[in-house]
Amino acid sequence: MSLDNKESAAPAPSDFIRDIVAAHVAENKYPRIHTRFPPEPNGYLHIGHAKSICLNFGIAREFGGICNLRMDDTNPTKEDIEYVESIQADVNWLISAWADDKLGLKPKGQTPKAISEDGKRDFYLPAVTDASARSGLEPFYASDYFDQIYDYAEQLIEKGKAFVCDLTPEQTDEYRRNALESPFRNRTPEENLDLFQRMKAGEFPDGTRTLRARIDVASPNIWMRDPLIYRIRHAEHHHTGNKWCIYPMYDFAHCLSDYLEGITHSICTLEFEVHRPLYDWILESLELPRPLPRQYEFARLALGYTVMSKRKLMQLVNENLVTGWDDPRMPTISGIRRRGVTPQSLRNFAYNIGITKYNGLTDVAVLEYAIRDDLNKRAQRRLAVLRPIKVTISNYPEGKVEELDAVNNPEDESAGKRKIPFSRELFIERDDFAEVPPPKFFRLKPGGEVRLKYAYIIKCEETVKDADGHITELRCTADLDSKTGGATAARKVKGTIHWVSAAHAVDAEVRLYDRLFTVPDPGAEEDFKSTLNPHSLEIVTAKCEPSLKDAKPEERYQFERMAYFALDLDSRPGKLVLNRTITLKDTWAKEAQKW
RNA sequence: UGCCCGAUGGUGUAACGGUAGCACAAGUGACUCUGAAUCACUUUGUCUAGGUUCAAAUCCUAGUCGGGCAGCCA
Repeated sequence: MSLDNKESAAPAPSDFIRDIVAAHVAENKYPRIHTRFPPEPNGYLHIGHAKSICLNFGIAREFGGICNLRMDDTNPTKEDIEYVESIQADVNWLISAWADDKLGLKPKGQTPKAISEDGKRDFYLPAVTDASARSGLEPFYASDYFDQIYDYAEQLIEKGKAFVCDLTPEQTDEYRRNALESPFRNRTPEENLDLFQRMKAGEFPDGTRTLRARIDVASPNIWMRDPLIYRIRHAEHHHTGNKWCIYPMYDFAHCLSDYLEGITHSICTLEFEVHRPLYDWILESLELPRPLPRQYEFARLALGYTVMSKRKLMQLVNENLVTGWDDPRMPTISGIRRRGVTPQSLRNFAYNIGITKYNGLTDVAVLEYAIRDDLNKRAQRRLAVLRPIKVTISNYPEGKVEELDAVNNPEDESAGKRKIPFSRELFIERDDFAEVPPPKFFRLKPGGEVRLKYAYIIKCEETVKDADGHITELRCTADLDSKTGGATAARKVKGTIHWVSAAHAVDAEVRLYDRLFTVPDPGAEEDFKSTLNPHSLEIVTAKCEPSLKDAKPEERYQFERMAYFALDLDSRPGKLVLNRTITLKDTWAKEAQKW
């Protein structure tokens, strides 16, 4: 219950975009603030998208607005329904219980309605935010506006602001580079209209003609040099099927999609900055009656020890370097989710890194901190031994079993207690014993004492070795009065370690994930794949306390002194599979490295 | 090369002409039946050079460095 307090109690974030929005609210510039999150369904969403989602939905949340989810699907050759579905799932997961009431959708199948103001032709598609009617709703699709966008293109032609160009792709490129006017630039509106309609009718093959905006071929900004706004693509579209063989370019479709949905603040990343004059030119040239959306740009997220480009992520998937888009090592939202990270910690992370126009490289430690901070408050504590070594308590009766009390979450008293069985034969962590202990080693060593969490203080009397000299077992004695609550329980022993009763332990496949790459900026490498971390996944069979048999998918666990874990979707009754979300901070590892 | 954008501790950010602050990281200590968490303390910064001003991280000029764009991708 208190988990969300931090989020709601935190001061509202402040950044240059929110400052602008706040000013617009103060001057009543718009009836309502309306943002949008417009992914292209050509890949899975990653943590960089999460930053954008948190920004756009955050603004809607803070300023009483709406944020539309829109598929920016104007290129049928790269997009797929699989991505549409994953995007919806990821967005819903990330905003759940936070901004799901701000999510703008539309009734299934609905397209913009023609409206008329002052006799001007206009279209509008309002958003619905009713979460209870979610089943009858769907995201917005730019492809749902193809009719309207086509109409706008004809209007541009009629105004003499667009023309059909017959130049080849290579010629177009050359003309634009050299600031030359297309020889087809001065065709009449009638001829352009005729040719454009015949493009639509499918009379011409791919690449033979385009529709171009008629702006200024000498502009210093390449995107104003008569940019293409429609191209021919005889291809089936995942949402519109075979209805179209011409498709609008991003620049033409995006600003108009924003307009049709009544978007007020169109927030995108820095690389679109140079497109903004074109965004404005299109909307202004059409002389649209309603308030125009404006574009604002911020720096995309770059995160240490990972790659973020869809192309590179796609490569990892296609070349089987990971198990899929949702591999827990991937920076995708689905991978992060599978790893066990909560949406809350992702949101906290997004809040912590801020919004600027500076292209930096964010330290993964910031993400890791957000994850630990959230899981520390949330996770049920459990005892589990990842790399077991056997311990026999020689002065503890054979066959005796005690049920000891264990605290479920010291950060949250309401999480209660549970019982864990103790017996003569146990497992402890191999790393918790050292035959030749380094300095400041507070754990078990020959002749040394250590506290077993919730149980007794034990002393190592003898090590048992196999023929190769490897330690196979530790013979210990327990101070039988030192049990929690006992006569000598208050004795100060420097170390406390976790353990599991051998006879009661349940096995679990535990997947120990580490960062995918070995360098802070793999994307800057000649070959990013050469920097993959060969130890990014280690699988062990852990010995777990019996209560873990009932582990639940939605629950988070901390194996005390080790790490946070979550059930993997491969887990089945009788076959536990757990993912290590993130290790606990390990100060000892740093100390031990000095030796 | 042209155009656009940016630059504050190790990293990410705040300060909107008036005491350079926060978070992470790092370090020291306290506490500890998790070497976690928590608590206290500490180290480290305004790209450079001019100018405006009583006063500049902030405004102006030039430079340096970094990023982006120059797909019939988005």
